[in-house]
Amino acid sequence: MEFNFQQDPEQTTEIPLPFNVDGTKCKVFFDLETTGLGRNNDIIQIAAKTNSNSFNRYVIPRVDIQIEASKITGITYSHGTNKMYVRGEIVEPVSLHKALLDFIHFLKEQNQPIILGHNICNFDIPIIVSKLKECNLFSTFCETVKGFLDTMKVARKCIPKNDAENLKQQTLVKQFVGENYSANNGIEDVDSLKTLYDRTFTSLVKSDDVFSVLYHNCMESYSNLLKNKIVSRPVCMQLAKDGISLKHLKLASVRDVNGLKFVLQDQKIPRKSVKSIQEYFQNEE
DNA sequence: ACTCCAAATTGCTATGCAAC
DNA sequence: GTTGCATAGCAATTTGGAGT
Repeated sequence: MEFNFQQDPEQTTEIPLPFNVDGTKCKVFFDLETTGLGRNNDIIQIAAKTNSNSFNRYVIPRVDIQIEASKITGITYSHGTNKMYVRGEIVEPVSLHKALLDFIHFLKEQNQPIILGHNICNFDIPIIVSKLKECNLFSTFCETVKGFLDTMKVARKCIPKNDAENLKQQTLVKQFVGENYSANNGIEDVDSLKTLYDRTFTSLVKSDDVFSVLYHNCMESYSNLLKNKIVSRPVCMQLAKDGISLKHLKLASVRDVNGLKFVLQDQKIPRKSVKSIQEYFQNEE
């Protein structure tokens, strides 16, 4: 029904309300382990943690785990024997579909949570979104989750240049929590990230740091504008962050200039950009 | 190994001012 | 009014670093 637009924001006929994260209290820290660094690699582990609960699923990959990834995650899998090991210990992996369903179920137990992770904006989120779409679970996921927050973006914004050696999760944990942890087991990763967040990030985070799960869909909708340099990347990001796609702007523009007012009022895009976007729509016809 | 973002650097244009 | 230079501002490009 109506919620189909979540699968493809270009299908919507409604201009979304300004993105609003009020009332979101629960946080789910999460981390993916994958077969490699590419965006098309398979998921081999989903780990997550809230204040009171933990989640962990190992996932059967369809492609081989790259050596570099195995070294880091300690996970190996043989298609021949169908067996998965984590540092020598045998584990029971499930199918991608089941792992995603279970994860959504875990998320549903929270009240419209935001999901948090380190560098997830450009790694974990694009990967899990593409897998969710593949399994036709993306719209359900969108209904379940309020948005996501990338702790690396917060760290870059809030931590002065010389206060941290670098922005790796492991370094930040060592520096601000004082713990050395064996990075790269999914569970330990979410554990240490939660500790880091609770100790030092809580007070730094603003609701402005939360992104819509439709962020990448929206950015994709702006690809033409970006390619033709009609509008700047930061402006697109600002809009996409709140789940506003090109289609939404077009609908607004078609109705009248006031349709874009809510965007302007919130100062999400400068007037100069609004003008160039409107000209773009006119030239399209 | 792959991909992406953002900071840093380089390159270019335009503007302002001084001298003629 | 014209020329030349210097600097500010913007655009394009390169580099570095983060995730498995």
